[in-house]
Amino acid sequence: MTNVTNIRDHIANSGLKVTPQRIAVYKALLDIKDHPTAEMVKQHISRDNPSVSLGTVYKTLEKFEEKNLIAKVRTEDDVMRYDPILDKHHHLFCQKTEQIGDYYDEELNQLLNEYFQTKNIPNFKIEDIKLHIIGEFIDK
Amino acid sequence: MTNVTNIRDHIANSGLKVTPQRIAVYKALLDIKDHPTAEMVKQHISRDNPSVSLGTVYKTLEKFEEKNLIAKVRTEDDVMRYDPILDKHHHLFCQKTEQIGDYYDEELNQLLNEYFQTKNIPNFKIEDIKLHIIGEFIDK
DNA sequence: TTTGGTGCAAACTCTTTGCAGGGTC
DNA sequence: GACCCTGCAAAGAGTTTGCACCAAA
Repeated sequence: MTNVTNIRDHIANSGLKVTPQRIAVYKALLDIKDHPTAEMVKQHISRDNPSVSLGTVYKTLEKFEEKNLIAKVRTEDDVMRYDPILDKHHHLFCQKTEQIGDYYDEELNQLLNEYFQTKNIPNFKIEDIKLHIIGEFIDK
Repeated sequence: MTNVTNIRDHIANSGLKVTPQRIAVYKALLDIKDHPTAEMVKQHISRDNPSVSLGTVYKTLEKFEEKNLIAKVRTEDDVMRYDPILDKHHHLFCQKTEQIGDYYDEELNQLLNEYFQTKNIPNFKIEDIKLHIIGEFIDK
């Protein structure tokens, strides 16, 4: 899915026009992996596309989210970060490096589902549960 | 703990000077309950203390967090919200009203602890786990 | 009296918007 | 050719900062 043809299709299928900027932004999200900020996307892109403006990056990310190609990730500090992965997953937040990792765990999801099927929260209808797992990455 | 004498002590014990503004801010957090924004705190306060500036509210909240009297809560949109409750708890996010509720569940905490004692995440040391429970409040 | 807090306004950061020109389908 | 997208710069929201004055300990 990292190859350009697939990205083109991916964007086109969502009903958006395919432009070099959009391909570059999407590719950057996949390349960087660490849930980049808009600024990081612009930096990454600017090697090959120096003229892409930050405004366009924002607009593009906005459009992508609107079309469900990507998701926003809110962090403890004040910048929005973006995630090209839409499968249900949780996030690992490193307190030291600001790095954000993905955490997939179907067993855990199921455990939580079961838990909240019996124990239910008064006056609240659950749509989704996201774990914020806070700690730090260790070089093993 | 909502009475002023206790608030005075609470602030004083943290090493901060006790001022009318600080008492008002702390009281506002307890009164409003719904994890208010700085702006909401100012609104709430301004009934009795019309001259308190928004800047001071921010500085006060900042100091409080620094001294661990309150915690910041980050939401899906772009404003910081503040929480005077420091006991371990999770948050209920209402998609419709932006309301944020508290969710205490010691059984759940224990379940998660046990789960992550056996299943461990490669290269990551867990410090804390916060659930973001997303959905909506229902008038029963 | 000393130290730290307040109020105000200006500055800052991140993000959004308006608009004229240009590219995609 | 119609429509949508881009780049730029200006505006906007939320938050922080600098500084002179003032209040708490």
